[in-house]
Amino acid sequence: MASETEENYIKAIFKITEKNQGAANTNAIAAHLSTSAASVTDMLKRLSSKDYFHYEKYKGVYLTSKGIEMATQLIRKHRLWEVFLVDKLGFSWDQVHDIAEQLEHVDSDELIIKLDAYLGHPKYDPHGDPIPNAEGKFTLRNQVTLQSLEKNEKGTVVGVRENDTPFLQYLNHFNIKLGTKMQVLSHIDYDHSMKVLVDDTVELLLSHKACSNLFIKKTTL
Amino acid sequence: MASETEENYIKAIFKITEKNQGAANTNAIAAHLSTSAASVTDMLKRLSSKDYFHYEKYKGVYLTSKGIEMATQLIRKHRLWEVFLVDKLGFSWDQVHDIAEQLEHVDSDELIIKLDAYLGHPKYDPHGDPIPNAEGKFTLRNQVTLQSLEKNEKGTVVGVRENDTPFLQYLNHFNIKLGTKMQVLSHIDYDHSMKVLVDDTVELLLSHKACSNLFIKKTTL
DNA sequence: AATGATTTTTAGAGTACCCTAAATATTTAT
DNA sequence: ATAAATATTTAGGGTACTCTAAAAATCATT
Ligand SMILES: [Mn+2]
Ligand SMILES: [Mn+2]
Ligand SMILES: [Mn+2]
Ligand SMILES: [Mn+2]
Repeated sequence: MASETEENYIKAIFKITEKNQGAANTNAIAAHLSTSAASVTDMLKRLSSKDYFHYEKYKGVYLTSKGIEMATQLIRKHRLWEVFLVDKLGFSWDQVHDIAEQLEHVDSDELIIKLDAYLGHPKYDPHGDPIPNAEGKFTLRNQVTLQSLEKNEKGTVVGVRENDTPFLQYLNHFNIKLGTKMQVLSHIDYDHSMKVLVDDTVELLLSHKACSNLFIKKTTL
Repeated sequence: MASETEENYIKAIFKITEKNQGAANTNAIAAHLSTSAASVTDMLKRLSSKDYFHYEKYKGVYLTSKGIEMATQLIRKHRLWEVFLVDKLGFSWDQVHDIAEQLEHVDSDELIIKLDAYLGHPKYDPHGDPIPNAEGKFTLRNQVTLQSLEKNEKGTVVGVRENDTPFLQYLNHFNIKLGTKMQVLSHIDYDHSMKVLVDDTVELLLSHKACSNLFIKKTTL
């Protein structure tokens, strides 16, 4: 069985390669895990016998299918636990990540099977991220950033790009959550901020940063 | 924060001193944690600066109030998770211990507060063991072993002394669980086994070993 | 009180993971 | 193409936890 540390390395490599399209390099892994580059090199060398990834000196690392399988199952567990924490225990979406980081390492196949059933086989987590099924398949969705919508276009919030606490709390403050309706009133050229109509009632001015991090499913009329 | 290993040591010391009335000795701790006596001595020496327990060479170890507090909270977490696994996820009582051993180390006060509320503030776990409340108080109960009942006395199963899988599965096999009604039909002198009437319907012959490990709340007529 | 059995500690060493500082390889800018 | 900047690896070492074998202390028996 893989140690918690090993699991965190594999997951980090998966997330970095997913975002970067290409091998995960040492510094990126170090940053992701808040550790030193030297520790990463050390770990990659020790782990490379275990067939989770291909590692070539100075060229970074990418996962084998065994590594992808492991990362996917960890993400599945992480997101299922987040659903549990929000839907059943009543946490808000900005409070669950760190707890799920711990829960995802609990080792029991039966536990995840039963948890998944108990939650009703959810397809998305509280941040709108897809939950891979037991076979590792993600349910993808048509989504675009709020920023990319044209004037007068409408849609519904279905996810957030980054789920860091400050951003989620910023959204809480404006009462924006998954399912919130959005209509673009105007783009402000000066700073790329946007005027939007929220839930058909409230007019808001949202920054470029916020609009680029909000995922919307367009309403097609 | 205490490491998972440290937590397991403190919990082991608590359980041993609770059972033995007196200091926990090295071999007992080693047996409880499936490790070597040498490792235990080493660990006790390293940990003794942290004020969880008093350690005197060759004389064993006993917890300080800080150590007792920590052990109690771990037991609280363990037992609450067991209730969750049985009541919500549908595990049977012989399947939950190992999973709860992992879950008890997840670190979040808010999580336990919310889990406890979600479960309805249970007082007992699936094995009939009392769950300490947030202040560490156990709800004790009048209970005796089935073995100690006299002929014709009646009662209800409220707990098991040891909750090892084989014993629990043995009880499953006879359909004996918490709440099962028991009436003593006779004590067999030869091997101290007992004839009992289960749930007013089934007659069973139970071994001395089983009867000494079943806790009963007597029905007072 | 002495002897033997048992328990505990010490000695010495190994693995997993982490660090800083220095060396080296790679990339970028001139 | 060379120099400078950046990324990565190596060198050397540290902590937490583990082990076996041997030494020492305690306990039990006579
Ligand atoms: Mn998360
Ligand atoms: Mn999430
Ligand atoms: Mn248990
Ligand atoms: Mn229990």
